[in-house]
Amino acid sequence: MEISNLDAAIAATRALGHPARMRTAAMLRSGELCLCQITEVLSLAPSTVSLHIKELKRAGLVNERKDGRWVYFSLADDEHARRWIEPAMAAVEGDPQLADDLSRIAELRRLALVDLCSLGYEAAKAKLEQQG
Amino acid sequence: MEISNLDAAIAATRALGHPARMRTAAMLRSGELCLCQITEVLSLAPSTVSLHIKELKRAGLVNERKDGRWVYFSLADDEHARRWIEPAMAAVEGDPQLADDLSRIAELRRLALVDLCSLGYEAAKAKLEQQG
DNA sequence: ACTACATTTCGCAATGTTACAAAATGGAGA
DNA sequence: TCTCCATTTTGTAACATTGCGAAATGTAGT
Repeated sequence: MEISNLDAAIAATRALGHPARMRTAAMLRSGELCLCQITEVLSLAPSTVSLHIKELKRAGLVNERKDGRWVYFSLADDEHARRWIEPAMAAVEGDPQLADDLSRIAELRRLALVDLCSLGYEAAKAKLEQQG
Repeated sequence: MEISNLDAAIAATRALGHPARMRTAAMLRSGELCLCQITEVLSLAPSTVSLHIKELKRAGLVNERKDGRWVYFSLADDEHARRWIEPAMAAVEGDPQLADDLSRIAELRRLALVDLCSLGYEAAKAKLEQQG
């Protein structure tokens, strides 16, 4: 089953053509993330975010790395992926929504995944501050 | 009513994320075209093609130039449009479907618009050959 | 084996997209 | 003014996407 250049290009543009997925791609530029981190920033149900990421993977823009219970997603780095991700990221450079997302991600990275995923952001943050 | 970088990027990627619209953009690289020429190549209803082009215009990727009864469409050439069209065209370089479209467009350009639009390709071609 | 839990898949409702035909729009020429 | 006709808009049906909650999957630790 061959995938033509046209089909691959359509898949990539469609994948980026949704705010949740464009924002996800932008977040992943800062490094790999697991589902619950992305879910927290997007404020969507985990099942919904999982489907969005599936679409990004299907388009060849995102890779996954499984580590026990967690799955870490990262931007693909081959020619096809770079061809689409670079102009997209250049185009959204400086967008306030994405800047917010990135600073949110920076906060989230300071929290233990096991707390963030199961307790949610507020509780995980409280726990971190309590423990020093 | 401001349009953010994110919204503009989503509009552009969504616009290119459909075969009819990606093919239209590729055809327009060879120069401006009117609706009936694009319709002939895509084999879709004129009303459908009109909507696809409207989407490309809305995304800022295509301009129009009215000349009497006809409307000529062309690729936009500003920073926003080039940012999306160039990688897209590089990505689909060499795709057989698009190569077919381009050679079809080259044929169509030899026909009088008034014949192609009202009579269709076969009849317009017959008329051209008859007249020399 | 059992429990806990991050992620995925499934079922379903709401919404958006895509296609066509038919009617409306508007410019060109009689 | 009247007709012709390229294009656009409208109405509508089929289909795809997006979202959620609930159930399923699979791994870690007890």
